[in-house]
Amino acid sequence: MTRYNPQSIESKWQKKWSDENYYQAEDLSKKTKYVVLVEFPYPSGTGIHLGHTREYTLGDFLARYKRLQGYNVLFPMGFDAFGLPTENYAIKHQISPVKATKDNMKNFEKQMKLLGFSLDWSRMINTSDPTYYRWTQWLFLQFFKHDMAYQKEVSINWCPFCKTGLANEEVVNGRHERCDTLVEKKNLKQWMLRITKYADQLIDGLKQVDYLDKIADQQINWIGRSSGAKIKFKVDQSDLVVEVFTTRIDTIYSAACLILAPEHPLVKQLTIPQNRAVVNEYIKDTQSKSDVDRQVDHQTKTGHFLGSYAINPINQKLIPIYIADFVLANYGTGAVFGDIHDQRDAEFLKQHNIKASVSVIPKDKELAKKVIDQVEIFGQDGYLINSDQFNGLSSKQARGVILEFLISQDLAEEQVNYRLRDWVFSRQHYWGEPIPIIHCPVHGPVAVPEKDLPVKLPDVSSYQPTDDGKSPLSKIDSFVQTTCPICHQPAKRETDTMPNWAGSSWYYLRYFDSTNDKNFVDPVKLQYWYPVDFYLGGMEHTTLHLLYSRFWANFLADIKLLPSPEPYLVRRAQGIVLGPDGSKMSKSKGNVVNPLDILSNGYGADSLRLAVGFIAPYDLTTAWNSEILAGTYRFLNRVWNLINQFVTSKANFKAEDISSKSEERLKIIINNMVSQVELDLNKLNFNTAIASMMETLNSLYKINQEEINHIQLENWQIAFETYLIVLSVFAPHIAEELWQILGHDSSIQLSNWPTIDRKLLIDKEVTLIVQVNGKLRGTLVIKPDLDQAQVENLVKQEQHFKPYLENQLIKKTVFVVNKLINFVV
RNA sequence: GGGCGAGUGGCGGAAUUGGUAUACGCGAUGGACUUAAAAUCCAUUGGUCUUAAUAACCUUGAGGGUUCAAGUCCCUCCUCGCCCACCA
Repeated sequence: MTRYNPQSIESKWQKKWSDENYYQAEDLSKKTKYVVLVEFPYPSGTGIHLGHTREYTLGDFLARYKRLQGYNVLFPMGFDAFGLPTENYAIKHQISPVKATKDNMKNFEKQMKLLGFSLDWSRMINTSDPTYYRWTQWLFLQFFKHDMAYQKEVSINWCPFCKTGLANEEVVNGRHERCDTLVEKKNLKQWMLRITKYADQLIDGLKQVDYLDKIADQQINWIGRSSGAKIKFKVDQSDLVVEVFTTRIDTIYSAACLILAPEHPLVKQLTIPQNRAVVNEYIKDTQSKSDVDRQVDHQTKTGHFLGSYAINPINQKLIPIYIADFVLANYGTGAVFGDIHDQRDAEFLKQHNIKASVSVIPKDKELAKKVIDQVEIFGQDGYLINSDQFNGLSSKQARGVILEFLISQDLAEEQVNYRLRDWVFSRQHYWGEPIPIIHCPVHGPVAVPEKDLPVKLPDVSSYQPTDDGKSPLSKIDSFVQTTCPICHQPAKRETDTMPNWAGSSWYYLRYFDSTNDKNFVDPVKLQYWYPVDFYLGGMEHTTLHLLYSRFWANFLADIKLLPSPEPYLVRRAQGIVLGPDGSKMSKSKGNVVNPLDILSNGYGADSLRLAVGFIAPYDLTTAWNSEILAGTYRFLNRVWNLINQFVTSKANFKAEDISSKSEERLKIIINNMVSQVELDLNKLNFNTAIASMMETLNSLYKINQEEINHIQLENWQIAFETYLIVLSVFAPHIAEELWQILGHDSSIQLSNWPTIDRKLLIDKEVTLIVQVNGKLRGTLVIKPDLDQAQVENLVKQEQHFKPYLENQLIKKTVFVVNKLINFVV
């Protein structure tokens, strides 16, 4: 008998799968389609890591399972090649990003094949290829033509290390999420996409899809819809009006001042001459601070009195107007009323000695007293006091009534605000899609005509970013100088490029028709494949890529380029694989585990695949543990030995004493396994699916040892075949090899998922739990579906239970069919 | 500060959603095979408890409650993780 040698088996089958295009999905097939999407990687120089391995392995389990079930499965792969990581890698290694991308892509493809992923490589895409980004540019122009892309001078987040502007979503704790550099503010004219126009649809659309709750919640929170009111505060002795957004109009009687953001456009006019110097100083001060500096000290609320007063529209009281940097210019109206019922406002009032009164108190009397005495800040809903005719109303009631009252006098309107901002779509970098716009002195920004797409990235020797906020493309005259498509007069090309999120916002569509040069995707193929049935990715993309690509799909559906607005029917997120020490893998910590090292250590891809599936539930963040790998290897070895032993002893094998009981037992074991694995796979419980395969193997060993002579050869054969088909989802190489060893010429992958015999699932006998006073006193093996009286009789006859029940008064008996009987004595 | 989630053996983790807690794997211990080791196979493995049972009691972060029955439901508290955060 040969030893289990994963290396030779795996390379043999990988070559065959690749040569014979096993995983090429068929366009417009009569079979039902099923699209399994996993996030495509940046083709970084370091190659595939354990995180990719987990994500793609889980996707592969599903793809193989669905294929066996008879679906026409599309499981595609490509490369998200534009963006800073590739550019930084190319700069560091002094090669062109084009070459770096090409080399790295090859390496990735090779590595993914080594792991046995059933990917359709015929549809491979590369977002940095002109034949691809031509359509990214074309899609951008659709945004432009529908007034969804516009230019605006904005104070943007600027990464001084990467020398580029960033979207809000890319700034984490005031730092660039990629390089961890402190982000600065910079005023630049930028291209923006109107994602805010889709804020409501992006929230509402979540109802039509099946996303993990925490993913949907996170998107909803990120969009941050809050309903409230916009209130007009007239300025005393002036025609000016300051508008204020609030969700707590019920606290308006507590308004003790108005507070404007330093950037608020009315600040100048509201500042009286004698305060001008200090106020200007303060504004200058805040502008020089980064967001992080501004947030360093949440306790100290700096600010200045401007000198003017506003009139509270509800009671005509005069209240002073301040500026303070804790008020955000780009949320709501950039102004708030300061009141005692908001933690931050209350701190500001206290620190600037502004007198305030309480207008909402809790029901609890003791707590109410504390609130009135201003010992405690009360920020929740309660009941109104000091509020004229509104006294006694609940906060909720008051919000309706007060708003209506102010609306009737044209002093307020209903308003919904969003935390979401428009998407800053310009980057000042070389390695991205050029924005296909020409600036004409007469016609302004003009779309590049479709026939001139793609606007190709010029070949250059230096693509280092610049400090001045201009793209390196601006230095290349031959690129910049062009003519206006309308008037043919000299004009200049846009030199900003798109963010790395552009290509990935629609990449899944290109898989449906990856080589089309007439259209971004053929409508007929689109109709067949769209939308994606299952999408697996990282939690970290929830408010970036996932939100962006939903936005694109929503827009494209609106202009009839897509059949429906939601691109992904199901979204799940896999957990992160940490280093063996339980912290994030990083080179500096030296705790990086490389999947290819595992392969070359002799374990093989099948063991590794099982290990990443078995180690924990798929969505749990977990530390890598190489002992799991030893276990899954041992398991495969046991499968190998059992089946090989069967095959080699086949010739001399004689079932001497065939017993239908044994044969049925074998059938039941296999049947139960199929049923269990199927249930688990449908719920993505890969770890327990693998566990039940292991459990079944243990049973097979046992029955092989004890009852081998009672079972016919064919029935062993059938049992092993069924076992291998299920195993092929997880460990395809060894399954193929053993399938062949069992005597098959064709691939195991052309098999069908085993059908479950429902009759066999019904137990011939059940183990009943016998409790006395809720305590387990033993079990009883009985025929199924016996009623309470029959079971009671059986229990009373049993010697074992006598001591518990004799001389006891049974007060009550609880009975659950086929499950349990409980005597309360 | 807000939102979401978690806490089960020496370890990774199971538990059909209220019905035998600790499946499966790792590790450990003992045995078989071997000159020996590795590999493999067999057995044991939550605690009181060193041996035995169809024995008893205890055990799912802590405390209380509901129930015939709680890892699972409710209340209070503790700890940890993730996401967001001066968003009015």
